[in-house]
Amino acid sequence: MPGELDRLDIKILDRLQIDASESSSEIADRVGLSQSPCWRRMQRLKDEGYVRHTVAILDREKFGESMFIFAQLKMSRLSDEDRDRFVHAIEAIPEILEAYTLFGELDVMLKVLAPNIGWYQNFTFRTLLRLPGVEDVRSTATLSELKCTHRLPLPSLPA
Amino acid sequence: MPGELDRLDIKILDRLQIDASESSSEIADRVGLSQSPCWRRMQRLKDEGYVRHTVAILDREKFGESMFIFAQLKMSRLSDEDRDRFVHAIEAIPEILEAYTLFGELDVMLKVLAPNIGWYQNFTFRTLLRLPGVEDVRSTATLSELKCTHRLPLPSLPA
DNA sequence: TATGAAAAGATAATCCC
DNA sequence: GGGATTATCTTTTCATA
Repeated sequence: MPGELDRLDIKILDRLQIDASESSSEIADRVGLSQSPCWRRMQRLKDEGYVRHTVAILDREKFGESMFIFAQLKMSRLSDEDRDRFVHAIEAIPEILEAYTLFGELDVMLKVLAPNIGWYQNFTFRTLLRLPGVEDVRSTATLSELKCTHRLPLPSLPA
Repeated sequence: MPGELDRLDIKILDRLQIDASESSSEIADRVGLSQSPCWRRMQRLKDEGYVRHTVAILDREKFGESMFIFAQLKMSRLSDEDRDRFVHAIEAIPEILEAYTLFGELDVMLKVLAPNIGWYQNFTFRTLLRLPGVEDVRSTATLSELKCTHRLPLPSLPA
């Protein structure tokens, strides 16, 4: 609901998703406000949930080799209870960074961070295929990262 | 290279990727240090590039309906120059949040944030298929998000 | 070399206009 | 929303082990 946001709010949010370590006065300068109203807006935007959290993005290459692998899962029909078990299991596996339900033939897409292909092979057989309801796994391994941002395209409000 | 990191560094990095808005004294408490050595470690970890940046993660549901779509591209053989043009084009499109080169039959995986399917259909024909070298696009639309984190699994160092 | 205490500086948070 | 003030946190310095 961007109906409650004006252009200054949008600018502030965009600054925050580019660099959340800037001070409220720096952001105030950039968006054309003075420190206290800018700080009040930042506070309100956090309180109202526009900002989910503030995190450090680490350089994964610093921790040795690793690769993202996209895994598409074919699922059997699940009871609500099994579906919950499945979601909780995914939550508990730190190498699964993202999970989405899908349109179409396959049912779930996972983004997995694997140290190497050997690790992933074990992971497929010993973890993924043992999750509740998982019938089949189709995997796509990545070679290199061309782009990776967390900056959402924000609405550019009219006058 | 985690060889230069001890367990305290790892704990600090993990706290930062969970919540980078905590003060150095809060983090110091959590990892069992006093404020200034903890601050110095945080500083060093940033200087040495373990922290790429600090960002606010926004709640995309607050900005109206949107969906992630994974697009797999089949590319023609590209000259180095065309490859650069392709990468720069991707950089400049804000709705493309991530891009990876792939093993296997298809060549590139994109993660696209689309307001709706209609927008994505236009985007496919008017943008993706006109990028340098793109011959074919195979798309997988997501229905809902089961998990989304940016927390990397960090090595748990032995004694 | 690393730590902790403490001072100096910057920023966040509140008040009043 | 802006300006000024106070509270809090960051950053530097210094003494210590």
